Amino acid sequence: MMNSTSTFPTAVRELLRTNQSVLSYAASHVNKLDLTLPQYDVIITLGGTAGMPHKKLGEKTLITKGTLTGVVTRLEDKGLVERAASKKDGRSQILRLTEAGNDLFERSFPEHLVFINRLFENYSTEDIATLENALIRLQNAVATCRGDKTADDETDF
Amino acid sequence: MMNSTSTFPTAVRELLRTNQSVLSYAASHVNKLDLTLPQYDVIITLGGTAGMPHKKLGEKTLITKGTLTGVVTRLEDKGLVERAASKKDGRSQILRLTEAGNDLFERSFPEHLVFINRLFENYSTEDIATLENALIRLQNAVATCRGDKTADDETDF
DNA sequence: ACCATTTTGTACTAATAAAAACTAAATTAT
DNA sequence: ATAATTTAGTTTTTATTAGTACAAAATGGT
Repeated sequence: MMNSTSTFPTAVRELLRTNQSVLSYAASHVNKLDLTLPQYDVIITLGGTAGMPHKKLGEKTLITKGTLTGVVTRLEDKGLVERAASKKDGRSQILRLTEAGNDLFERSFPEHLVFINRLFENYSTEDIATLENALIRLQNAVATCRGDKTADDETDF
Repeated sequence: MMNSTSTFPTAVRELLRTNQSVLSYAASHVNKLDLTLPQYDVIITLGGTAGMPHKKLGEKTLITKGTLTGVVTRLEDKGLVERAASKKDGRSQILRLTEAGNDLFERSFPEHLVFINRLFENYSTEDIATLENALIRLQNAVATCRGDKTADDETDF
């Protein structure tokens, strides 16, 4: 029988709720670095790489290109990221960490990983697999319902 | 062994990705009504009720009070929601659907439910339980790591 | 009744977010 | 080569988001 107070199906509501919980947990740590979550996401995505263009960074961080411009500009203002014109493509800018950005990354990232992984302290390998599989299955269901071609689109990650 | 390209743990990244997928799927339907997702969330939460104050609406929709003021104002401008002073509490405003809001709700909601539930077409009851349990477990993990008192805070839903 | 505290909703700020319009550069077709 | 199309990034607009500060009303203790 349908729960009369549920608007969206329960599973969807729980998805939103879980997402909010986890993000706010992660943000509580990142905000101590005077960064927002999307900003830190950019830092750790660029960390350990030789840099990459906006497009690729957007794909990895799930940030739309329009939003990404602003996030990167703010990080540039903070002296953590720099833009360099691509030699291969005149339209493209290669983004990479400055020295200060790299320092921040190396100093904070291990601790950040520990902080996040604390969530999964009581998870067995199987438990994590169960969670990931449940999530991926729902993503596939969305793709199917949207009529996307297939799930195996190979964006070069 | 750790996947060197993963910044956040995979499970967290998949959570974000799934959340975005599902929200954008739901939005694709709602936007046809010239409403945003949070706006429609308010509509269907008020639908079928005699109205409720901001506080309760915020708890149900997971929208923070500051944001909710703006969302409700925009719905008021569209003539779908109205505010009425509470008789019990001088600080409180009771929010409820106007006649136009109720028409919209009754006309669109059944179809919306079908649209969302299409995601779970191939799910057994157990599959859904697995998904919900995995999500709730992660929420509890967040609560534990944040040092919240217990998980059984009884907000009267 | 009085005072301190809490609660409800609004106002304001900075940062996202998605979508559309736009510029410049690259690619393709002819 | 030239025109048409596509692609990368920026800009603009509207809305959401979290957080803080605030005013008015309610609550609790004395």
